[in-house]
This record gives sequence, structure tokens and C-alpha cells, in this order.
Amino acid sequence: MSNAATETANGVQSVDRALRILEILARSGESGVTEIAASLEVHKSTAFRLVATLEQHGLVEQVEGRGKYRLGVGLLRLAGATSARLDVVQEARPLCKQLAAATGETVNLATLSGHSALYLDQVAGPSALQPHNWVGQHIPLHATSNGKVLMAWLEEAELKDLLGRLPSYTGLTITSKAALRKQLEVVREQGYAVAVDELEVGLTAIATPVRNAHGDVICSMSVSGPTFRLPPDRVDEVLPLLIEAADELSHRLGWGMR
Amino acid sequence: MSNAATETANGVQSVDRALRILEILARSGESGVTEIAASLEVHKSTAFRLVATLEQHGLVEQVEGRGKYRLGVGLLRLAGATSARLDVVQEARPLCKQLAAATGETVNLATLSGHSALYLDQVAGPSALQPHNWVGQHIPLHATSNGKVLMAWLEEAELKDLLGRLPSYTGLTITSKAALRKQLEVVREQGYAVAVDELEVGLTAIATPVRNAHGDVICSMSVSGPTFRLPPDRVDEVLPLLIEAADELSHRLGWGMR
DNA sequence: GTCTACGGTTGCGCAATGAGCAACGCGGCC
DNA sequence: GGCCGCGTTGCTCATTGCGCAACCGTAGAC
Repeated sequence: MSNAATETANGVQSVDRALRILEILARSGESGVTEIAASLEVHKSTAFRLVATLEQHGLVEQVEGRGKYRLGVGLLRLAGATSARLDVVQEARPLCKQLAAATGETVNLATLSGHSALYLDQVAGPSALQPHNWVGQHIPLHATSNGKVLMAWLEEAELKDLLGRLPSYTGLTITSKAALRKQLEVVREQGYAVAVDELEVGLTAIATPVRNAHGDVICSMSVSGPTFRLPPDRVDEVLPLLIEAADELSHRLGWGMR
Repeated sequence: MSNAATETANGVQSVDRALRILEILARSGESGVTEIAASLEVHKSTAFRLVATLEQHGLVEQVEGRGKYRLGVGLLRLAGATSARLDVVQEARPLCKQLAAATGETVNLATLSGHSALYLDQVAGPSALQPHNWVGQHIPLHATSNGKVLMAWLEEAELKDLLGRLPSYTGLTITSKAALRKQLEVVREQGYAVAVDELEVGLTAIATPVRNAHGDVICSMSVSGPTFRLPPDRVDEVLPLLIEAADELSHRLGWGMR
């Protein structure tokens, strides 16, 4: 009967709508009820009730009494519980902390998710405030050291699927497929990837693979910081520390035990 | 105040149930459909359909084909969008204000920065005796309640790096590393730190830790005032208020639930 | 200062939709 | 092999969630 427009295979309608509201808010940052209702193609009141229910659970909150809605802190609690059960993150946390302390820079853990890199965890260096929290964000693969590492050990078929458009973010972003493939070759050979000013001018990052018991690359660990603090010779200093930490993590996940 | 307890208030029933499933999974780590249905006091099939809808949006995932369900990485993505705009100071402000009003003393928020404590925010109490504004100032760690809290939960390596010279400011300043370590032990045990006349004669302060979703101590909240207004018995009165405020802040930042 | 418009909020009644039931397939365990 | 427990699915009914329309703030224009 209901040959709905988009993918509405099955599922509970109102729940589906509620979850779409969360996604809308994630994308827009802030939205009003009317705006949400328009996006969902439902009546204002329907959208309002859904939002109200989400609000009761702390997943959304309204900004300043009367006004728009945005995602709430309840999500942080849920996400905390999520990453707590991801054994990789759990296992990695002390290592990341130690690495962050040793290098003074920010350490990230990223994995492949869809067509981009999903940042699983972040430990900031001793600098006062967290630079920019990337946890949960999807970051383009071709412009980051993490992304290069995650792609480098993929099967040809999977890789091909990921290499779509390669948008440019700075003058140094790799935008040609051939050049990227060549890069990945280098990454595979040397066992790590570097990205200098490729995603953002002034941002340098180094990444290495983390393997599970089967030897699959399941995520990548990176150290990143402002380019002026991470010139080539400093990168050479940090690299062994990063590799040591990532190898230790792989080891704890069963890699190399046989 | 504390959510989750009050149910069946109003809102969209199916959405409410779906969100409760998320909370159940956050608490249990993994649950089967039958188990969830029992918790919700609904039929198995109902629980299944709700879970299936959550799964379509990546908020839950089933472990290994046939089996139990757990929270999914989609939550990390949503949480990423949340924490992108999340600012500790901003989140803390109303709580600090309330605490300042309740205690009549000055409330501060401090974090670790290099080798000292950086004061992020300050809300003065209504008293006539206004202390000078510490926001943006770097204050020695070993002579303040905030500093002790910030050090108490550090890794040994990081702590070692911080314990250099311990200059004396008053007759009561802790200047021996052994004594300081002992003090930190106490702080860890009792969950708060006190400093009386250690930085300045006539200045008393109490501080408690604020944690993020991972449980890391990211900053400390303190109440401070002239020692004559904060004798030991008054400290005992203020303490629960401070702890409540700091815990609430931690809660808003995602701590708890595990 | 008044008027208008816009956005969030709420009571009401109908029917769409989500919940319960029961049956099924599939493992694991006696 | 048979039993039991699990997740999963078709069917049916009435619960419940939806659309409507009216309400009530605030904000901006004239």
C-alpha cells in the first residue's frame, strides 16, 4: 500500500521519525519545531510531541526556554556507554593517554565507517583546552593520515568503492586517484602515514595501523597537532612513540600472539 | 531532577519505550530481545520491532548475527555533534551561580594547564568582600584545593612531571613531595580537597573533581572564601552542596550511568 | 502603541498504526 | 532425538499517535 518515497521498509513509524529528528539536529545544530516538521513532512504538532519525548530523556534540549531545540547531553552518556563496551577504545585509552602525555599532542583513534573515517576516541595533550573534539565525526579519508592508513590495507574491491570524488580542502590535499594510490603504496611500505596541511592548513598528523588477532587493520591511531609544533624532525621523534603505542595496542588485541 | 524514574508521564509511547531501550542497553552493555521486553513490561514482538527500528538508524547493533543487542556506533556520531558545541564553562555557569548563591561564597572552575592550575571561570558570592578575579590566572597546584584535586587523579608519569619545586607561600604551604603525595592520597579517598591558609593566610577553599563521559577528571570546581567565614564546621556544611553541583556538572558532561 | 505575523504549545476526535498473540525457525542442551 | 529457549514474523484489533485548529507568547513593522 504505502509505497513511500524513501527507504521506509519497516520499523516503528514514530520511533523512526524521532530518530530522524536526532539526525536532523546533528546536521543542523539547532532547529525549531516548525523547521523539523517540514523536514519530516509531518504536522507541527507531531514533530513537537516527538521532540518533547526526546527531551524527557535528555536527548534533546531547548535552548533558553522558548526557542529552538538542539541535541542534549543525554547522548553523551549513551555514547560513553557505547565506547566503554568497544573493547578497542577501552583497551586503547591508557595507551593513548600515555602517548598524549609523552608527545604533548592530541591522540586520536579512528576506524572506517561508510565512506569516511569515524573518530572513536580522542585524548588531548596537556594543553589547557581540548583543541577540537572530533569524536563521533566523520572525516574524509583521503585528506587525513588516519584515512590513508585505514585505506592502505584494504582489498582492491573495497578500496575502489571508497575512491569517489576527492574534494580539495587545502592546496596540498591529494585529489588525484593515481596520486592517492601511490601514497597508499608508500604508507603500506613504511607502515605509517603523514598528512601535512592536507585537511586544514597548519594541521599535521601521523597515523599508524592497529591490528586485531587476525591481522586485520581495525582502526588507526594518530598523533596530531599544529604544523609549527610538528615539523619534520619532530615528526621523526614522535613516530617511534606512536608506533610503539599502536603496536602495544595491537598486541593487547591479540596480534602477533599466534 | 533525576530522570528515568518518572515514567508514563506523557509523550509518544513507542518513542519513549525505544529510548528506554537505549538506556537499558547503556546500563547492561548487552541484552536480548526477551530480556528487554521484560524490562519494559511489553511483549517480545513489541520490543523486537523497536530494537529493529533503532538498528536501522545504527543506534544499536546485534552482536554476531544471531544474538543479543548492544549500543551502536551511530550514537558516537550523534554525540560528536553534541560535544562539538559543548563547553564546560558554559554548561557550568548556571550551576556555579546557584552554588555561589547557596553558599554565599565564591565559586571557581579550574583546569590543568602546563605546570599550574588555570582558572576558567569565577562566580562571586553576594558578600561584600569580593576576592580578586582569578579567571585566566595560573595558580600553583600544590598550594590550592583546586590544584590538589587536579593532581589527585593523574597518572604517575604525569604527576611526576608536575612535582618540581614546591615553593612556600605561607607557613602552612605543603612543601615536601612526600607530604603532598600523602595529601593527594587522602583527596582521592574522600573525593575532595581542602586548603586552609596554604596559598594566602586567611584564605580557605574546598574543591571537588568534575569528570567527562570517560570518567577523566577534566577540571575542578571550588568554593573559597575568607577563613573566618569558612571554619571547619562551615566547610562541612558547604561540602555537600559543592559535591552536588560538581556531580551534576559531571552528569551533564556525560559522566555516570555506568 | 497597536497590529500583524510567526513559532511553540495544547485539546479533541478519527483512523492509521503499533501492540499483542501465536506460530515458526533455529541453536544449544539435556 | 526431543526439549527448551531464543529471535523473528503474519495477522488482527483497539490503542495511540496523528492532523486539525485554536491558543498564546514574543518580535518586528508601521
